[in-house]
Amino acid sequence: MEHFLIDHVSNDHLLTITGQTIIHYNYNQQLSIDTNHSQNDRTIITETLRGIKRKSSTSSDDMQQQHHSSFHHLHHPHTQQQSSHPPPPHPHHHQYDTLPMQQQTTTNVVTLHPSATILLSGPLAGSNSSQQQQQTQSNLANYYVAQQQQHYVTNYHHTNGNNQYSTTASPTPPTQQHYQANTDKTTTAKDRHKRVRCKQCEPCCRDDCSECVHCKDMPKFGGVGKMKQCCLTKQCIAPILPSTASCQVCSKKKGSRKLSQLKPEEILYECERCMEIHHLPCFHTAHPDSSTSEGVFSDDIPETWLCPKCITANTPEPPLYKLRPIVRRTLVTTNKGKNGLIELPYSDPSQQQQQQQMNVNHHLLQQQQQPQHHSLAQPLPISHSELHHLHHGHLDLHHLYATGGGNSNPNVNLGGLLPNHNDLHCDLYTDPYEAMENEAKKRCLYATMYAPNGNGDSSGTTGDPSSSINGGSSNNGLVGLDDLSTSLNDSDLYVPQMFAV
DNA sequence: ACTAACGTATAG
DNA sequence: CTATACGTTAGT
Repeated sequence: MEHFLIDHVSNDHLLTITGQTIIHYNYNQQLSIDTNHSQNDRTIITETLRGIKRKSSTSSDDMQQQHHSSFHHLHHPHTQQQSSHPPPPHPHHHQYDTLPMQQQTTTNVVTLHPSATILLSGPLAGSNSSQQQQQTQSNLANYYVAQQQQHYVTNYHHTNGNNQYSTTASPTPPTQQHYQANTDKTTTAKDRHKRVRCKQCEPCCRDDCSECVHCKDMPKFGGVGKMKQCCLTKQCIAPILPSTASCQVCSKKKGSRKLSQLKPEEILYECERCMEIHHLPCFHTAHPDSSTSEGVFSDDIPETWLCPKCITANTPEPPLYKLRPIVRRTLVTTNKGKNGLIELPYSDPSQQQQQQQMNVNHHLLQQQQQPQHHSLAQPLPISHSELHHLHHGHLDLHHLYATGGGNSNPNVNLGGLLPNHNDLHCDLYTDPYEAMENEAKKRCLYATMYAPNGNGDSSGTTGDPSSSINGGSSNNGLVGLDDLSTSLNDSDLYVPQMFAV
């Protein structure tokens, strides 16, 4: 079947079909859409929207096994060396339980297109909720969570105005007030310049398409240069801290060295919540109390974590757009009147089926699939690594397409603005995902040295063997996000907001 | 000094 | 709500 038609309404009571193209559902809950296209063939879209992981690895573990986390969670690093307990081969592949959130329900809108593209608008800023979606069926390659904010609250984190990256160390743990209090309008863009393009990811390595609105605005393409934005096809998926970023404890700047050239203790981490930037040693020096909790590292976004302070304080999630302005801009600039919904290219389900099988135990295979150098014009299936990023809400223009374009490939277009990139090559490009994964591993290894509470167990949950796929995280000092609950009180519910970007 | 482009303001 | 504009910053 050429197109994946949603012609069956889920019996999920949380899911309400409002007409053929709109679904309202509570994203906090698990969403299941059963669609039968063709005859009895049943293609099931099971979208597990992760809520807060609580205790109890449930029996659904195997089902969740192939899912991914964008975070590492550090856990009881009493074994600083992991030699005796080798880390899991893919520590960021964690399993999750879908947990009903404690908050009030939130309604999202899912737009189902006849072309099998599923559009999701995620929770809005300040919804105080998180979501993580999981894909258990190949069809989900065709969906994407778009998160959109209506309002932008400036100055999410206080800065001292002198050093845009040296935030004033706040003696008090971040709280809701902490964030609201920092939303004064006195500071401007300069206070939020914290990310620059990595220049290594695949989009970064592309050439300007010369056809998108941003390119057309560029003087080199005959434009007047008013917009001053990068090419829509080149949106970085792994923005990094600029060289001028500095640790707010020691004030030392990151410098111009590449991340790979930095020693672990030299790597700066920006907290997703409080936006503070620290070296790990500096953090633990400055926040010995908070150190009783572990940080959670992003596997996907370089130099990003959730600091123990924010975890301990159960700091409310800041709006996503706060964290990744690039994403916000991307959402805005790429959604042609679609209310922030982003369309993914359609992939033939049968093809995906094949691909899915190829991807069984796929992570290893992923390295053979060489997702790089793929063409925009190539239809799905998208690679596993790409799924990984979609899964975590990365705004990869590779997968962002506006409707109605005149692109030669009906499945792939960005309002017809994206050129064919078949001929694009990037010698510099190495699989950023793999690289980031490796980085994440290193970070975790390193961070365990700093996470206090060696055998600690302040969480009182270490006892949980967490027998899960993480491979005995209790032994290697690392814990998957699914194990996060084991180190948090129920009141410390936490779910990392997906990074878009 | 120059280009690129981030983050935000604001016009439409 | 979206698209555009632009001050400002980052990198060269």
